[in-house]
Amino acid sequence: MTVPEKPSLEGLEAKWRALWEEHGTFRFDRTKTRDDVFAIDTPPPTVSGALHIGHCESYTHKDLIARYQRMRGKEVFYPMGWDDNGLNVERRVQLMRGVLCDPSLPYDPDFTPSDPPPKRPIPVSRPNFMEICADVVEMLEEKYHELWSTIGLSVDWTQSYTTIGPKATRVSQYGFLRLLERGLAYRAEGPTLWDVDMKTAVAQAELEDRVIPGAYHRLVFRRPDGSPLYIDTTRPELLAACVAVVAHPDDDRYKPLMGTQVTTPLFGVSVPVVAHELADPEKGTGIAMICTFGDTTDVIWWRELDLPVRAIVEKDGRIATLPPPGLDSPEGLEAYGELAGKNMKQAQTRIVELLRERGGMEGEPKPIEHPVKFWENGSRALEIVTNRQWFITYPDAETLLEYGNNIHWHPEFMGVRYENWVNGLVGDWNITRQRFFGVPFPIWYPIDADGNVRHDQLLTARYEQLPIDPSTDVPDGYTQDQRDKPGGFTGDPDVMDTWATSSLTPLIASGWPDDLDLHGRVFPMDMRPQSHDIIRTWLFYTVIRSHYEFGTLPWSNALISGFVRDPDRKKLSKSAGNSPDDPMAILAEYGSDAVRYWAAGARPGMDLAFDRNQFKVGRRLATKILNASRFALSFGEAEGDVTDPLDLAMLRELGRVIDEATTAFDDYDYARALERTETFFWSFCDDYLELVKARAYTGDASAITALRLGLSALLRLFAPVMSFVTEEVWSWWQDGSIHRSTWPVAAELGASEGDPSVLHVAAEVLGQVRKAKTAEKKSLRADVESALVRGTPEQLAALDRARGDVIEAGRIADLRTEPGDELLVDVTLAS
RNA sequence: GGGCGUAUAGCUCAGUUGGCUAGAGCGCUGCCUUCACACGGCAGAGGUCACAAGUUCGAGUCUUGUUACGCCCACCA
Repeated sequence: MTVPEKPSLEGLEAKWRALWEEHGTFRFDRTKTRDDVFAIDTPPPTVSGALHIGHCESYTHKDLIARYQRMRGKEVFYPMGWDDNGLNVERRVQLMRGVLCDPSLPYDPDFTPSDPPPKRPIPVSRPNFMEICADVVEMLEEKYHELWSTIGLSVDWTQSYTTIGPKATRVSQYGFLRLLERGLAYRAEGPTLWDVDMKTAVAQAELEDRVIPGAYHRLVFRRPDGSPLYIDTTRPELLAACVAVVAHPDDDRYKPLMGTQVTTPLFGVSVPVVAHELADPEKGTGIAMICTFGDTTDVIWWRELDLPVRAIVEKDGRIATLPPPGLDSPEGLEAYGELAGKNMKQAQTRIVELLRERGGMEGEPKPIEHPVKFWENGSRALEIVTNRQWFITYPDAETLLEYGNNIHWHPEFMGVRYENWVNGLVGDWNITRQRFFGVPFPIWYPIDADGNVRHDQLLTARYEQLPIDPSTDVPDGYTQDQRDKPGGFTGDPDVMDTWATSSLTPLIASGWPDDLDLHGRVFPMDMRPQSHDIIRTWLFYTVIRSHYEFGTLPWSNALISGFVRDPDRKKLSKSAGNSPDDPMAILAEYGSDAVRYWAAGARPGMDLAFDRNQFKVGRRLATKILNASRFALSFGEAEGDVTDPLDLAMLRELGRVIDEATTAFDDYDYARALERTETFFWSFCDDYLELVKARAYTGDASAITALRLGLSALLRLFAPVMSFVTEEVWSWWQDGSIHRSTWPVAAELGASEGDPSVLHVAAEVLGQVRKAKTAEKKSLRADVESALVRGTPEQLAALDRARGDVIEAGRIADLRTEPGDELLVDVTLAS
């Protein structure tokens, strides 16, 4: 334990990460009980690409709280997860390895992806695809781990979990079966939002609107009397799927038509005219065609008006080969034949030609811009197809809103997002994905003697069997050779939505249901940190799952981070082409503490600008901590209490800072805690150290003890943010890790009687003396012949108590005072 | 269309129940070197607190409206 001659920031990250790991500094002590634990439901980052500086920011926020709570005496349960299942990984693997999954292919044990990947992806079997995914994921996770330890996340790495591994699969399947048992999960056929490129269903939470160009086409329907009825549509290609036309019940123009039948152009199909509130008299001609299904409004009309289905869109996004029921005229069939098999774009082009030729369209298409639903990661507008899907029932809105009210949101206004979402819910939660790299449903179906799959008869796995894969495992009472045979069975082909698994992170991490001992020590958890864009998914779904399993909130606090933005206020992202350097390069250049410092400047929920300047400032602070500490410790130790008024003043002031920082941290306001600490620290260096050093050089016990008391508290105040440099300094003169030391309290400084004005006045006088020297272009070490201080009696009294230190620090030969209204110093420099 | 948030020096941001002669850091300008730190120290210049009304003895701070930007939600014919 020695203070180095030339302290340096170089290499601190590598040194301390290794030592923390070696000493198990952040290892969770599972003998602790719930009351002594602070449990964090860490967001498992999606393992599908490269981490950027925005991740560093938000994960640092979580770590600030973790380190603070640990120093407050809590045993912090801080696991790390990897979200490595789902579509994002599949797409990533497709790009990186040039393969795509074709479940119809047999497993090829000798297949290895070519490097570099081929331009056109090679189809591989599902087991091959899974292997490659697992491989890529492992590689990416190692890179993530490297970054997280470099930035100093105080995670207990022995508690890591994934969302695709056997443990997560078991918990997901177990949770699913428990819901199924209680009727809270169910299977239903119905209209499903469908991405035609990825060929999978998507949930409401994954939608986004994009405004794209379209055009109104004015179609000519025929009224019963043969006169034209004009209907505007942006999707003429769905005309064959038209099951009715709809107008507002109060719309006088169309009231006479209600209940009658009109005829579609081109196909000559007779459809009813119906009334519904959602029909907007202002839009188009005020009457709309209802197709199964063009958009979500169609779904509402279809459901509420009890209309038939005339589906024509296939899952590959093409017009079905066979015409829908009800389309049977020879001309209609002929026209339909022109469209069958075409994609939407081709079909639209063709049908417009046909309509034109046959007088089914009035005028030219009128270009417009309109919002259309996309899957958030998709490139083509969603279609709606009918399909069999698994759903989880939502609890009623009142229950959900009450949970939302009971979460402590940081910042508070983020709770509104949750409310908005709950109030806008439609239908139930579709958890089915027609994909491969995910958690399979633990379900098989019997096949009857005629070869029909009996979807109405579930064969469920037993809890003890989990995890299972129905495509390789066999249900009780059957043998492998009965798979996909009449009289045999078949596995459910789909996998769960990734959210169906990640909504269980507090349970996966806590060991449920196999390690109920651990679970009881950490659940419900204390903090869910995450960004605001996934309140409607991750946060919301986690609340639901916890409600169904335990009837409680999964955690009490939600810490919401903002985004990192580039200087133009754009969201930082690789795809936008404005992503700055690789975070590892930034960490190497400025040091981890500097990046942590920058991150800590963003209050919860606020966006943060990517600003190299702040990295520099953080780096400077780290250096200053190093040097000031070295200086403060250079006077050695001394026997004796703090008695000097200036020292007491400094400690008293520091005590106030401790109180403020503690209050702020308790409220998750790490930014304020840092700001107060930092402000005090600079004045500690610039004023107090300057004032006290002469006395300290003489071995004055009060000065030396105060310096060490102050430094100890300051280092601990900085420790959550400046984790590496404070640990380094701590190791010079203290035992154990600073991160396992006790958060400071004002009382430990023993300066409750101190008078801060002594320090303030002394600093102000010293400041004015410096100013005079600067004005004269003299060195700050220049001698002062005389200084005359004017001030109020209180100020002069305060100055008197620090007189010796002021004289030494200012090199003042003759310090005199006289009464005045405000503090003013006349300085005469020695010639 | 509904909602939330933000708007303070060139830049990044503080400003907690209304008292501010509006602050910090960076940047800029000038000065001081190496006795903790030049990855340093001291100082200086720099602001109609987005705009407009209102409440008040007093408004950056409260109310209302407007504008700009960001985000969330929305039934998109």
